[in-house]
Amino acid sequence: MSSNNANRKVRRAVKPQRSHGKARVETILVAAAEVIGDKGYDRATMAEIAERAKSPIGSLYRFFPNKEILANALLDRYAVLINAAFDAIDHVASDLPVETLADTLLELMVNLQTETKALASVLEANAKWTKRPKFPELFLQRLIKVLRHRAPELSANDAQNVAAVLMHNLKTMRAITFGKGIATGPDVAAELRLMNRLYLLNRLTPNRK
Amino acid sequence: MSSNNANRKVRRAVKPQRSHGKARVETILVAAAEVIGDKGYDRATMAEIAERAKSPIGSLYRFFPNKEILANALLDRYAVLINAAFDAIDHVASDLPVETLADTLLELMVNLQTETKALASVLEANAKWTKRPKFPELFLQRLIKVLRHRAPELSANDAQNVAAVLMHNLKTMRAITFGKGIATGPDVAAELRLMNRLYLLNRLTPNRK
Amino acid sequence: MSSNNANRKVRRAVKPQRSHGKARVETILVAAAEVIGDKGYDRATMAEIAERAKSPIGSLYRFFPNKEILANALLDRYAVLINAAFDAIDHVASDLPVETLADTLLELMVNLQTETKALASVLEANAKWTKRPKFPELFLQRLIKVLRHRAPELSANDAQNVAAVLMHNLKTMRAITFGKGIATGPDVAAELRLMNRLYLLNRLTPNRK
Amino acid sequence: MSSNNANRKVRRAVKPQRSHGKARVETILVAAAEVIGDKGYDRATMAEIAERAKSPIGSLYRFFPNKEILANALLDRYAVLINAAFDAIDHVASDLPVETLADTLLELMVNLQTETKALASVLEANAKWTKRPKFPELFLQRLIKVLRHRAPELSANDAQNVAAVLMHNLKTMRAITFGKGIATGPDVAAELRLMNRLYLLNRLTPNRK
DNA sequence: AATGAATGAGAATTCATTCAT
DNA sequence: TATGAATGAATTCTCATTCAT
Repeated sequence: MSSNNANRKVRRAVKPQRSHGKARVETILVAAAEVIGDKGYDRATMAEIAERAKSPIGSLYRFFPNKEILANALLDRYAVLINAAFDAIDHVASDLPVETLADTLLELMVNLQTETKALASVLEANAKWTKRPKFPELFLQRLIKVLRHRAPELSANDAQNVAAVLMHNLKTMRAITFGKGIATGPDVAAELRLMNRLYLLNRLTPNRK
Repeated sequence: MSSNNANRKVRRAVKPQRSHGKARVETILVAAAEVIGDKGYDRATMAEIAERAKSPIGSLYRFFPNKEILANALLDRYAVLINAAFDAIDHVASDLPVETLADTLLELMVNLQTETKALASVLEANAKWTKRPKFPELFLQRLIKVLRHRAPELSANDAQNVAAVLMHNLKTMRAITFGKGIATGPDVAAELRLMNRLYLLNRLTPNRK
Repeated sequence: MSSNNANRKVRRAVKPQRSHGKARVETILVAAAEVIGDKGYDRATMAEIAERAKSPIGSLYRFFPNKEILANALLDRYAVLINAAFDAIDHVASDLPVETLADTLLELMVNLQTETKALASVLEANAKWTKRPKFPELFLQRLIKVLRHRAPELSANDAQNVAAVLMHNLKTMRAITFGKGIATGPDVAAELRLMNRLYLLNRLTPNRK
Repeated sequence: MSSNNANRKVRRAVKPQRSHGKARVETILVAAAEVIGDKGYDRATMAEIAERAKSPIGSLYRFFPNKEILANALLDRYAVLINAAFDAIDHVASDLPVETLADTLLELMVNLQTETKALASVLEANAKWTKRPKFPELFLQRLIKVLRHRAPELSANDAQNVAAVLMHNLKTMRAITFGKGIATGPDVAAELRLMNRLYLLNRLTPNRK
């Protein structure tokens, strides 16, 4: 809302030395996720986040020098979870039937969402000003990796494009599962699952089509 | 001056009397679409919208008594275009092959976007406070209508769910076509088109499955 | 940012923690009394009050979250003084000749005015929107108490009505003493004192009438 | 609320030439009295006054070039009524018993109020910035005239001071009769009447005291 | 002359960020 | 070092007044 994005030293989230600090940072991130998830990035105030975290606002600023850095920390935290989830999938990807793989990938974001529920909204809010979209990049790379693992015959280009569509499907899945409005709910999720399966079957199965 | 939330007339966007005014309103709407599309609803300021429209702030408020009403006007304007687009499709829907219908629907939002460029982003911004999600509802209803027209054997429930997935595909198509980040571009759009075709073929063709 | 009238905490004047803050609040209150007393509630701007108090506008809002709360704080502050003044009178009321009591009461508001100069004007300004007229009520109750103390034979009803007239006399006394226009000045005050004495003598002395 | 009181040509309310215009002006004044009486001078908007008068805002400004002039016109209109009321009293003043005269004067403002109910609030609102307090002056002069008529032995000075107190009593009467808050109502009015009688009896009856 | 749309200075209020303690 | 009070730029919205039609 204010300004001063320019001529400011490059700053990052401070990594706390003491274990006490780590817990504090974790609490703040959880609080931030909740408040931002609830109100959206712009309407979430640093004061409310601090209050929800039962942390003095001064401490909050100690660890996260400004709101943007806090939001980015949220993303980083999310990235860790994503990597872990993909790591788990990587191990079994080649043994899974395509349909199962399709379903598994689709559920991935939902499962993450369950853990870090409100995080997602940060993404959209941030998308408007974040300079480096490293987060979607990571996501895409991990999807490409899974695809090439499962279907080595897929060209690099195809893998990239299929992964992109997949990524959008995951986003859609999240919206369908956690969204409040119209076009949500379990029945719609089932439809999406069907579409996703049809698509991956077509693209990952050599002799079809 | 102060509060007086009670006993205040219901406020709507004013329809300009003078012919000059109509152009002015149009200019404001375009400016609002651009600024909101660019910065998002919360970060878009009425002052910037006014400036972009080369309109004094007072005039802006004359036509749109507050920011929310302005955003709703944007939505209404978009709704008109959507209805027109669907009307055009309705006429030819039953004669089209499923694949063509699938592609046509998918392009719909892209075509709209071309005309009312940044409008779409208002939707998400608004989602946070809009009481009645009449806009997505409209979209969904029109999709259902097309589907039932083309595949009368589809149950009401199925039509609703398929339409929901379709709607998400349209959104995705918009993101892919106009998005700036990763996972965008013509190749990805082609993939999405493929998926969308596979899905509709499966759901709208009676004896397959 | 926008509305959110619901689910918002009840807002009150903040009590400053730091010792410096207490002086600041006092300064603001004095400045507010002066500016509001001078210009009236509506024409007094928060910016001018802040400036007069040599306080940044943000600080003003820190202590008094909005204009209405500031005005109420002014009233509360005044109420404390009034109570103290009446307490002092209560102790001697029964021993005073009626004429002296009459004069003493009449001077009360003038004395208060001397200390909290422009406070009074807030009352009228506030009359327009204050929900609970607790302040005049307090005044009236204290007057009733004095009257019944001094003349126990007065019925509750009579005491209430006499007190009401007395209260108006006090207001008049203030206007005469501090007013700028016509019908003010010491000679007029002397006349008012006479009238007030005549009236109380008539109402509080048992066997006259 | 805005400014520009300085360096502006001296302007007055335009006197309409046509009879149609006179009716229009009257309507506007009535509307202004109602709206200002209802909301207070500052919160009353020119637009609402125009609307209530069913007069285009442009017309309103034609007759009353700004808000202050409109308010002054309201006062002038009131003055005419006051003069008429005093004229009526002047004719009978010398024949009336003091008590009756006292009551008659006290009712005067109430009677006026009945006709131009909301006018009163303009006085206070205007008192803050009106340069020439000609209105209270008129009132006072007419009261002095009545007093000297009825009690020629009263010194000029005494007449002035008694009239001043009387004037305040009239104001009080108005507040008691039309006020909404505490210390109002018919019983309080009866008490005020008593006080007023006692006072005038004392001051206007030669051999008492 | 009459009208009411257009204007923009000014008012209240918020909140990210700083810094005295 | 930790805290939370203090700050002021930025934002939304109003309304007296003007002036094109």
